[in-house]
Amino acid sequence: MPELPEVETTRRLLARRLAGGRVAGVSVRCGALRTPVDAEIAARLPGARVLGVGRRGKFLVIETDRGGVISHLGMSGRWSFVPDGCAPGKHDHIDLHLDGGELLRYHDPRRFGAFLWGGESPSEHPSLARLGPEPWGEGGAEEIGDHLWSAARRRSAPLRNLLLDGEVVAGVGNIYANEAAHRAGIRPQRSAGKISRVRYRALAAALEAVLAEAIERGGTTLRDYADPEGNEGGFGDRCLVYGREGEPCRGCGKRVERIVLSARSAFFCPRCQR
DNA sequence: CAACGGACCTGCCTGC
DNA sequence: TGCAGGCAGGTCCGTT
Repeated sequence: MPELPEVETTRRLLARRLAGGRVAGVSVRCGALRTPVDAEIAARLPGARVLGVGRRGKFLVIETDRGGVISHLGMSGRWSFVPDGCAPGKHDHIDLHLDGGELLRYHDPRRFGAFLWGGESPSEHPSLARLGPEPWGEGGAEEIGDHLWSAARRRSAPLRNLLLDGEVVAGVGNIYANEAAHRAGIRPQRSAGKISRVRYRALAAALEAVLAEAIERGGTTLRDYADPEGNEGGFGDRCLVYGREGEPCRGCGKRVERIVLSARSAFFCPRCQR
């Protein structure tokens, strides 16, 4: 489900409502996420004051005066603010009891998410330490474009796969990888190592633009994503290729095609993308 | 190294 | 109506 824009939308709401408050308690009803919920969390988090909420790629980092907690939403994870006493439903695995008497509840049907203790320096946690740069840097699209181009040397895998590799660039998932390739006029199946530096710069600019627009609209809801206040993302109808197999390209009218790369769908317009 | 398939889970949609 | 099969926003591991 959630890629960078959905995670960033979640981060902003969590930051707004958690910062400065305390976590009074933690209830873990089902700790069997993709990696088991860290026991350290229930031991250390109660009583902690929240300093802020950060994000690295698709990972959220709740920073407290006792250390950081890392949350990943996997494919179907979601945090929601609910009133205290609200009965947990199916797949409501974790509750954080907030000092204002509210609950922050984690729901995740597929249980591909993660909830990990990040300690004093969460950025050194194994799940964050090896992540590539965020898709935009201080040097702008040119710098990220050059970085992608360097990372692509001697790589024959499809461009779409390069973009999904979190060690190359953090936070890009299947929707936005496909959308960025479309905007840049590059086919997702093109061998990453055979694309010019100039085209990588255009791709990086497209990536930055599509992510910024998606964040502005609160992300994309394909089926079940919602932010912590229950709002769905509004970017879905801005997608130009993702999920649009057989529908006309909004640029040229040619039918959008779907292919499978490494067992995951990729979408492109055969006329606009080469 | 890089690339690929499979594993981890549940739910929803389609077609028979 | 039921059931099988395919598909889904993401990582991580083992094998070639």
